[in-house]
This record gives sequence, structure tokens and C-alpha cells, in this order.
Amino acid sequence: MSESKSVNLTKRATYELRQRIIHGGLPGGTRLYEVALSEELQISRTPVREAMSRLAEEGLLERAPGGGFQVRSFSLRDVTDAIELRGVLEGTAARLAAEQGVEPAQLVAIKALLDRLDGCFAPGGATGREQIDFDAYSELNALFHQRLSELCASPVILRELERVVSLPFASPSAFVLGQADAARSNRSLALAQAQHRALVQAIEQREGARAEFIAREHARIARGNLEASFVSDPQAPECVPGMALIIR
Amino acid sequence: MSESKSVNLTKRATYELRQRIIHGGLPGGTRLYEVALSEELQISRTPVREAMSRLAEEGLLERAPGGGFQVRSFSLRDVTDAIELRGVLEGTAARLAAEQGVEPAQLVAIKALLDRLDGCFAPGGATGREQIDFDAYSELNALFHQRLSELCASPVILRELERVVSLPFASPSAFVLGQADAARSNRSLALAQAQHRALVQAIEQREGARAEFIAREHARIARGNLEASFVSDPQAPECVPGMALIIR
DNA sequence: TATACAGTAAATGTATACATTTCGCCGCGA
DNA sequence: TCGCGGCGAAATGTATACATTTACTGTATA
Repeated sequence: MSESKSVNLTKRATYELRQRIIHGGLPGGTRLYEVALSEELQISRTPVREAMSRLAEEGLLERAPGGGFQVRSFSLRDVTDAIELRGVLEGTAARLAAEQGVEPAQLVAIKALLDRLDGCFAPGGATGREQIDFDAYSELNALFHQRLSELCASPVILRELERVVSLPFASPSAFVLGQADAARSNRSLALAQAQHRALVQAIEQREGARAEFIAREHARIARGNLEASFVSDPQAPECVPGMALIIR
Repeated sequence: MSESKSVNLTKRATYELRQRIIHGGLPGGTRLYEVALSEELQISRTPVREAMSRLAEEGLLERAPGGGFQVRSFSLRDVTDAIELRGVLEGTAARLAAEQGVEPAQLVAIKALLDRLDGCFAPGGATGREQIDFDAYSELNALFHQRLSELCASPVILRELERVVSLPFASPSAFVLGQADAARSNRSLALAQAQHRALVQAIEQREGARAEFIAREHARIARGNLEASFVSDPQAPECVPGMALIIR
């Protein structure tokens, strides 16, 4: 608990509320009352209000009709669409990067990331089953997607992409961790990594359409994993952050 | 000036600031100071602050590094990208609509809009040059794009689309009005209307890929008009709302 | 001359009192 | 029983005093 730093109260309130929303402390649809929250957080109404405003900007809250805020709730369809949207936007970024061409240094850097991602697949030894370092993969994967998006050098595209990705279940690494079915998980990640390589190759060879569609297909893995999560444990797949937001 | 209604002060401040930003009273990059603005608008700091927060959410302001806000400024490239992004998102909406299929009633409604758009092209009589009702076209065009986006029945997609379109120069009707070159303008609008029809046809026939790419190409008309505006009058094409935001 | 530091003015951040609006509840009447 | 209307509690909206942070500027020292 190092959140009670000397940073300002708005940030504290923002952080605290975000945590509660993502982890299910404030389920989707919950109305947030300024007075109640400020008493609970021991922070006056002004920063709490400001925090809510920022979380609305972030997409976790929505403004209620007669003023005030409530926790945004997402149907399974909404989540599917958000992932699809990420695929479309990443695809656009990749296409633009391919069309415009990218700095050699950036290509070198992103290829280095590819190699590091490969390093997460430890040789399985005699068992034949690879042991995957999920935490490292998850982190590097997020970084890879970030760098990939930056290749298009478009602040406008990047901004919207960041916005979509800020929804926890739509982020590229949302479904990496804690999948119930280990075998399925290994297959997903191997396929995903193959797509990562193909994407970089397409951009390097300036194949815009190919890059775009690989990125879209890549996002479909997440979509598949989401649906698998719901099938395997429709009750509470709490492994995935932000799952609490999804109404069942 | 009916803006000094009895609505609350936050809305007044939001409206007033938005107007100033769009019409160039507050050029891109301008830092907004709460105290100065609240004195000028005769409104206390709290609603002014709230208004700035909302305009940041809208994309017209950005949060400055050390706190506070400044007017967002857009390069020509940013505007181009925003229009491209609109094309991509409208394309996605159209594709999803085609893939899922839409209610017959909605198709009927949007076809009625197509007919009304046709009505804006008055027969040119003996001159052979059509007289176009630009204002009516502009309004119907905006409505058409709105309805078209709604066909995909996806709140998530619609939300992001609304966000992009809220940038005045990225809206579908941004470049309809006040084009310097009348002949060019007529050609654009006729082409655009042909694309409108093709789009609806593609959706009706469930041709997702076709619908997507027509929508993208459709947005390219706006991009072309933007570039034409800059070539014809690089100084101050004040005809297009939001043009003041673009740094030259 | 450049840099670092301190002082100060002005900005944003915070708390809170007060104003206004909203919404639900209750009672009255048709 | 249903609907309308007003009353009241509780919510958000607003103003403002005060706190804190930031950033600039001027000066002193290396």
C-alpha cells in the first residue's frame, strides 16, 4: 500500500476509485455519490469530483442523466466490440506504418522485443511441453503493442488507441494471465507470437493490407480467449482484471 | 444570443469556451487560466474548471503538464489522420452492420434519407449546372452518417465514432459548406452521394468488405477537400468551422 | 558568463459553506 | 385506484477562502 504518497488528493481518489471499479468493489451500474465517497475516502468533495470526471474521460464511469456519475457496465457484446475495435485501430496503425515506412532504428528496437518475447518460451525439455513465463510475456507483449502502435507516428491514432486499451479487458495483455486451460493457453501464445513476427515483417516490407489484417486477426485471439473464459467458468473468472465490469 | 438561458453555469461556460475555441478566439496552444476566464465570463472558478474538464474529454483541450489546460492544436497531418480515422471507424460500423444484418425498418429509413439527399440536387435547367442546396445537404448528410453508424448497433463503436466526429474538422459535413471552387464542390457532392447509395446497397446485400472500403474511400473526399482548401487559400479558410484550430 | 538558489507572485489544488435542483414520498382529490 | 401536486431530504451546482505547488526572476557565487 504505497498509494498514500504525498501526491495530490485528486490522484489518490482517482487511483482508489479505479482500483475499486476494476476489482469489483464498485460493480457496473453503481451510482457514485460525492458526499458518501468523500467521507469514505476522507477527501473533500472537490478532488473526488475531479477524480470522477477523469475516470469518465477514461471510460470507466459515465455521466448520469440528472448529473453525477455511475460505473459503466459492459455487456459481453460490448467487450467483444472493444476488442474488435482495438484490432481495427492497431490494424490502422500498422497499415499506416507500412505505407509510410518506419525508421530503421525503430524496426531494430521492435525486433529486439520480438526476440525477448521468444525468450519467454522456455524449452520444455524432455516433457515436450514448454514452460511459459507468463508474467514476462504479459509485460513484453504490452510493450510490443505499444511500440508497434507508435510506428505510425500519428498522435491522433495513438490517442484513440490508448483510450480503447485503457479498458482493462480490451488491453492486449488482458487474457494472457491465468487461463484455466494451460494447453490452450500455450497454443494461443505461440500463435500470437507468430503473428507478432509476421506483423513486423509486413510493415518492414511495406505490405499495408497484410499488416492491417494480421493485426485484426491478432485481436481475435483475445476475443476467442474471452469467450473461452466465459464458457469454462461463467461465474467469476476473476483472473482477468476488469472482468468484474462485465455484466453477466 | 440565447445562450444566457437559465441552464447551469457549467454548460454556459462549456458552450462559451467551445465557441471561442472553434472560431479562433482561443488559438491552438493557448493556455487557459481559471481565474482570468472566470473573471471574463463572470462565473466562478468551479464551473469554469468543470467546463474545461469536459472540453478536454471532448478533445478540444488537453491537460497541461503541471496542471491546467491548454487549447489543443492540430497539424495538417493530425487533421488528415482524424479524417482517416473517421473513415476507418465508419467503415468498421458499416462492415459490422453488413455482417450482422440490419432491421428492414432501419434500411427503409436510411433509404428515405438517401432520397432526401437527392432532393438537394435541384435540376440545373438550361444552364446544365445543378444548383445544390448546401445547407440542406449538410444537415441531411450529418444525419445520414449518424444513422449509418447506428446500423451496427454497437454502443462501443458508436461512442468512439462520436468522439472522433466531435472534432469539428473531422465531422462528415465539415467540408460541404463554403468551398471556393463551385465546380469542384458539385463534383464532390455528386460522388459522395453515389457512395452513400453504394454503401447502403452493400450493407443490404451483406457485403461487409465492400461496405467497409466504400466508407473509407468516402472519407477520402473530405481529405481531398481539406487539402484543396489549403491549396486555394492557405491563409485563412474561415469557411470551415474549426479551421482555426489548425496550426499553419 | 553561467549556474544555482531563494524569494515571490501567480497558478492550481482543496475544503467547505451555501444555493439550487432533483427525485421520491406522501397525501389529497378525481 | 390512479394521478397530480407539493413538500422535503438529499443530491449536485456554485462561490470562495485558504493551502500548496509551480514557475519565473533576480541575485549571488563559482
